[in-house]
Amino acid sequence: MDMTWFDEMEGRIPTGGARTRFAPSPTGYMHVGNLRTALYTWLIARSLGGKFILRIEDTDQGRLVEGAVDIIYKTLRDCGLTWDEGPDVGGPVGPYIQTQRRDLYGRYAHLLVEKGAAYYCFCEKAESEEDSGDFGRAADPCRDIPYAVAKARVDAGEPYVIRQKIPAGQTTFSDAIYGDITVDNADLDDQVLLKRDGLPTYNFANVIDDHLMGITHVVRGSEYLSSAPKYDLLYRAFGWAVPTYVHCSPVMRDAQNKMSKRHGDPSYEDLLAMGFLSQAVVNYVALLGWSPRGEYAETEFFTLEELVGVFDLHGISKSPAIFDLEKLKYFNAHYLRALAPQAFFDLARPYLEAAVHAPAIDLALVAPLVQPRCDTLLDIAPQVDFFDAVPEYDNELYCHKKMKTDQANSLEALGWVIPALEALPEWNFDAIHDCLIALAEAHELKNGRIMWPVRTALSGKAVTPGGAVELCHILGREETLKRLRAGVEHLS
RNA sequence: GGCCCGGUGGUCAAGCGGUUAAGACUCCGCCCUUUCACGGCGGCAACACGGGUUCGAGUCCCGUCCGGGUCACCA
Repeated sequence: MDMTWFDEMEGRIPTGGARTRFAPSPTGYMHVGNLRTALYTWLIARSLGGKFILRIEDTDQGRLVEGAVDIIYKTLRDCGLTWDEGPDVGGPVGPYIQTQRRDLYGRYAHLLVEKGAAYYCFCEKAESEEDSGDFGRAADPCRDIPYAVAKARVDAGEPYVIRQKIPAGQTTFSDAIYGDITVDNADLDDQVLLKRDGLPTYNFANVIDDHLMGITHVVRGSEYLSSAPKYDLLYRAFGWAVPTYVHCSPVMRDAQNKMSKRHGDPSYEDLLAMGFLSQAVVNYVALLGWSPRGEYAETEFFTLEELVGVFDLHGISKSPAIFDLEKLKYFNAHYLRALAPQAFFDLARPYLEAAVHAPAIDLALVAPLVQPRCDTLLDIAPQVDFFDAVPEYDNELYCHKKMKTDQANSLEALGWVIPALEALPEWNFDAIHDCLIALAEAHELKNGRIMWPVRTALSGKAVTPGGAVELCHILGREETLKRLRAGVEHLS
């Protein structure tokens, strides 16, 4: 075999700093678990001053989904997970799409056969589940076909797959999270490396690509923990340096099931549609399975940049974590509140416009009222529905024990308020506020005795964003007086 | 079933042989207050179980139980 290609490939491998890769399969949406893996992978690279590479693993042609790669780009960009090399930006070790690297895998697979660490297998592809055609545990008869004989059959055009030849003995590999793990090689099977169609299996393509791309930290889900020893054997058979493995436990929907689209669990895109902010999702997800050590052990709010500074892969947890929407809401509420008023207004505007149609309402005045009262952007609409029209309500609403209000004294209070507000020279927050407070003082009453009936008549709701003064101000004098009079009517 | 991994409040989690076993979410109470929310204060609530090792064990060892992963020409 002409080996100049090998030297050429090996010669291109980057050396130096840390290099990590996120290698999703383009299936159409981003799982929360995937996003977390991407985040940790990115964080390892950035915290070490290294490179983050994006590679698309599309060897399963049957599962390709149109537009899926764009969703990956968008999600990563949204979250701030910038990549240094990838299909769109290129890089020194491309191409970054597996199907475009097809012949590479074949060459390495054949090389492995020559090295005696793999063999050609001519067994029929099994049709049924039971007869998988997979002998495993070194029982495949093809394993012992002399190389020259097998090679002749291959050259003659006979269909084949290439299988890894697991040696006898034990294999110990090391994982940054789980430590050293030793397995008996008898428990490992001669997995297929190159499929009948010439494409590599995931396990093989991964090893080849990670090596050729100079990946130093292989970050992936813990479901690959059991195939890690086979990876190790592959690296060793090629004589390559073994990367640092970082296996991450899964994100669960409950104690026994992973989060999954199939169970109706939200993907990243779904969370955005549910009114969550990507910074909140990133912050929450970062802490779902990882925690900072030392002086930051009690800190929970981190920007991406701050995470880069404190991230340490040793803080990654071994056990699975259950995704808790309530806690995500807490983070989201925090980020929503932390927004500058204008920034919040920009975000909230579409939701406000969809809920409030009365042209006289200044949404810029409504926004700051709902800002501290939202867990998600979807919480806006139900709070502001009364601006368009007062809903049906019961006079019981006027009765509030703590405010010491009942229907009779509410009617009385509204009777005082209406002329006072009619006479107000200026219609602004302070003027309205002082006017109503003065009214309470004049009658030697608690503020609530005046405020509660007013707010009730204006909104018809027990709970509103903002109190009586805010509502008067936003509704405007005309609408305020109209609703107040309607309240009097309602109570009479 | 074999092999591998895991197991601290309902949830996320500190803890690395000696702590009154942190903190956060949720829930409850109180304060603030023109409702609610925000904010502040306080409270409920945990080392799966059994054996060792040790002066001393959530922390180390063994077993049990429970949970997960994996055993594809999917990734």
